[in-house]
Amino acid sequence: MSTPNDTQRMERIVSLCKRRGFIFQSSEIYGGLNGVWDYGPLGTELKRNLKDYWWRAMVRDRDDVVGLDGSILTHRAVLKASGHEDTFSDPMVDCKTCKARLRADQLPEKNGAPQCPNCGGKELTEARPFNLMFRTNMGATEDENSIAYLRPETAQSIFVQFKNVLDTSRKKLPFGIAQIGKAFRNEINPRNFTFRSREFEQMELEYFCRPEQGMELLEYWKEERLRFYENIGIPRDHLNVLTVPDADRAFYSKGTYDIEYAFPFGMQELEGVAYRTDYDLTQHSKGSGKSLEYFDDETKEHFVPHVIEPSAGVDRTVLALICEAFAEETVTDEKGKSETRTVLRFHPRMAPVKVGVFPLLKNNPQLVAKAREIQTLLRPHMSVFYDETGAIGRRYRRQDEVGTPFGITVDFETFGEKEESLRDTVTLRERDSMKQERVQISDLLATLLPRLT
RNA sequence: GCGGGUGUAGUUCAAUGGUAGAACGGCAGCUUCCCAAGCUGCAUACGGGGGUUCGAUUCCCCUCACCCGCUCCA
Repeated sequence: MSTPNDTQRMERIVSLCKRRGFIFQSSEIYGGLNGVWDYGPLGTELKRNLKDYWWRAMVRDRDDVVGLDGSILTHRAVLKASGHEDTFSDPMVDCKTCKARLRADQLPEKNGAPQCPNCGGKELTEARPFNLMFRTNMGATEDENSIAYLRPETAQSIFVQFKNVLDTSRKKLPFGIAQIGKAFRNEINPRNFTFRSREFEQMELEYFCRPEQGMELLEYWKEERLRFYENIGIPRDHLNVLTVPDADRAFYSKGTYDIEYAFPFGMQELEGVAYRTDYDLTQHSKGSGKSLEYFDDETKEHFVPHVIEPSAGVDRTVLALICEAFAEETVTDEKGKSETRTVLRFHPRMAPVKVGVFPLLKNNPQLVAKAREIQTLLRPHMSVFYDETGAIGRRYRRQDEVGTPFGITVDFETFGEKEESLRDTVTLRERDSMKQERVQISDLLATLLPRLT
């Protein structure tokens, strides 16, 4: 549950996101579009850093995982076979008495009239189909035969392309196929900023294995994924691993963990790690009439592989990164004046900008030229932001608010004006401690790079 | 989808049935300026539509969006 303080904290985070260009409401100048969001310049960098790191950790650094980038437009038969079309086409009614939303096809009847199982009320709204999938039509005609869907999850194209990947990648079990991409669900009630959106991005791995390896690999991936979150700056004690009880689990799943994060609006799921058995491949095998079996050369067995699915929400994790990083602290200066410093304490690996470069004064050509030189030096290796506007303290604070871990300032010492020993050095200022050190320009790269990973 | 709340510069707020002020932020300039300093100047807002009215940001209706609670969540 949210307390008023949590609500206020969330409000401040939302307004910071807008003020500094992380996240905007979609189509804002037209009044907004419900449950849809756009990422601004810094949000885009943050999101990209997250996806890049996931891809590196899950695909490039491993021998046993390959990538896929499937289409968003999806063949109707795929979602028929997966069960999505039927599950999401239920006609729903609302009880006018107790406001419950109910499946129209499962209402108990009394004297031939349907009634609400909760309160016995007989005043029900008209049944409306409630399909959480976005449907569209392909080609010139709009009829039953032209129906296609925007995918409700990225996973299905991995299952559908399983055989092609197997045939072309020369992988043996156990191995995985990973994908990052957009998915769409027409949520009844988008809520909590970007947390539940109608258009969102997923990072999914389908890790295929022999049936007897399933439970062990489920545990392995749960731990692996927890480690990932720690590596991007979300500490273990802000996460909760929910063991999804049998009753809440899909019938085909032999075990599911939800990895949850303590958002200001409550403990909410970032990722599900599910052991889905052979359900998906079997369904598509039945649906398509094509065998999706694996042949094990050593044991000479044919079988449908089982699958472990760690499925993470990109936007949810971005939001968790922002919530985790957000801090308002009271700073007192030498004169005893206190003020609030807003700072995003991003893990340097995730920070949208790694270093700010500042000339102490912008009206001194020498300072400006040297600062530009340093920007050019660092730019091939990290995202650098150059700023010469306003007092130096203001520029530091601006970067604090967007989570830039380091600031570099060129001052008159850099030219050895007061002390010859300081020639060709600059101030390196660290975001969290606000501590400053004097660093040789030639040592900057070697000093910074290890501190960014 | 139901119930409640909120919509005024980028942000946080103010005022008003006679078309809006501030603070902070932004931009430009001055200042040898290391933690949102100071001074000068500039720009920027009544979510959208309709109605009542001589006149609506203000009153009414509709709508859109966001927030809270319920509901939903493969």
